[in-house]
Amino acid sequence: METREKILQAAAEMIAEDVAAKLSVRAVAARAGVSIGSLRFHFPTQRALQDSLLKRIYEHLLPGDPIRDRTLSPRERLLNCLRQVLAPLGTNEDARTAWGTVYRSFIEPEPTEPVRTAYLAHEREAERRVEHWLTVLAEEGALPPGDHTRNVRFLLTVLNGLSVERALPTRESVLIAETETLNAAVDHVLSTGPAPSAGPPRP
Amino acid sequence: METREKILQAAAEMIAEDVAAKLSVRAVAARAGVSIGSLRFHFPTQRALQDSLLKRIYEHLLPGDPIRDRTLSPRERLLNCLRQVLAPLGTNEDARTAWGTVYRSFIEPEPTEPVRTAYLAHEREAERRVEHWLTVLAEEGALPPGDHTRNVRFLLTVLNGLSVERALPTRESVLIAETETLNAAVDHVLSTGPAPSAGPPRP
DNA sequence: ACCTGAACACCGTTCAAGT
DNA sequence: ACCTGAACACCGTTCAAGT
Repeated sequence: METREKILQAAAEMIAEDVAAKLSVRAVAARAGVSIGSLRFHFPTQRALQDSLLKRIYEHLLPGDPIRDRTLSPRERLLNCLRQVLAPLGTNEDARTAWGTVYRSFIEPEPTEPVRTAYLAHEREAERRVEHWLTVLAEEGALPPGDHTRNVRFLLTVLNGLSVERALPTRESVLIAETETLNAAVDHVLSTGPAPSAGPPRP
Repeated sequence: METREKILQAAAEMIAEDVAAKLSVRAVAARAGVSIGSLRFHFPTQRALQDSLLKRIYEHLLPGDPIRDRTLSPRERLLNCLRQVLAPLGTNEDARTAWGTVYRSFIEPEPTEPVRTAYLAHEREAERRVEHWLTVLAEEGALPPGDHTRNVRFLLTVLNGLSVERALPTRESVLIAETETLNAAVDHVLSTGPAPSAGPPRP
């Protein structure tokens, strides 16, 4: 097996065994049976290794990319992409168990370093996905080019809010409220460009 | 000045100078002119130091009941109101236990009728609060009068997203990301109608 | 081109010892 | 009670040297 593959394989195993596994250079290199330097040759930074791994995992469990479907308007496409994030959550029953996993993995335990980095890896991958959508739409001129991080964070927060609301007890029509909120979020993103980030408030 | 105070002051300065400053034990201790051990005595972990700092910053920028304070622009007032919802959640530790309660009360158990009505009571109270703010602002002409339920739902979803993100493991810059997202949400709500009031430019 | 591992400059935390 | 700083066990990255 190729060295690069051995490394990714070893890292994947470690994550499979424990979501919060540390994935340090030395640990992964040892498990893969390669040297530190060799790992660095294939993955110039630890970040690069983690990104490659996460990308592979996510590619595996959700293909298809409605963002480039030119038969739909940009706002419809972005809407569909956001829906595609919420869809696998299912409705109440499934959403409840899904949030159970999230709660026990990342909220209940103390946010120790391994827990934290495990969660941040997921978060980064989610950001990467949303960023991809916005970049594609920006290429088409549907929204101004530049730094989208502000809008990415905004959309992810809305998605977090909607997904937790799926798990909470609902009134009759979640679907309508959800659609309206998604519409509002998409409207906002498509009607505003990237903006310079605000400076920190001073204590 | 007290040692604890010197440390917080030094950390605050470093963040003010550079949002992405590292805040390592040695860097903060050196800047504060205290020893590593002393810093550790007052802040048992680096995490504890960062949380104390964040808490202080939030306390500083939270005034009293803000919706009718005519000295501020409508958008600043709405922003402050939303912050006032998030503030009592506290950072990670408190937010985690708070979400623990929510999870065990309303997500983990089957959504039987008593569970459901108990949750909906909370939800209705939250809606009532947000609706009040929007009504006051509508009276001033800052946004069109009429039915605000769409905007209320939108804002509550954003608040849900932000509050769950407080309970999840965080990056360093929660405060900035949160502020930007709140800004985006408020922008959206206030731009859904005419009557743009001339307030000071936003940061 | 690929691989090695020692070395470097960091990190957060611990702890015996001081006042 | 508060403070000190050396020591410990890590970390990611670099790099001269090998094949």
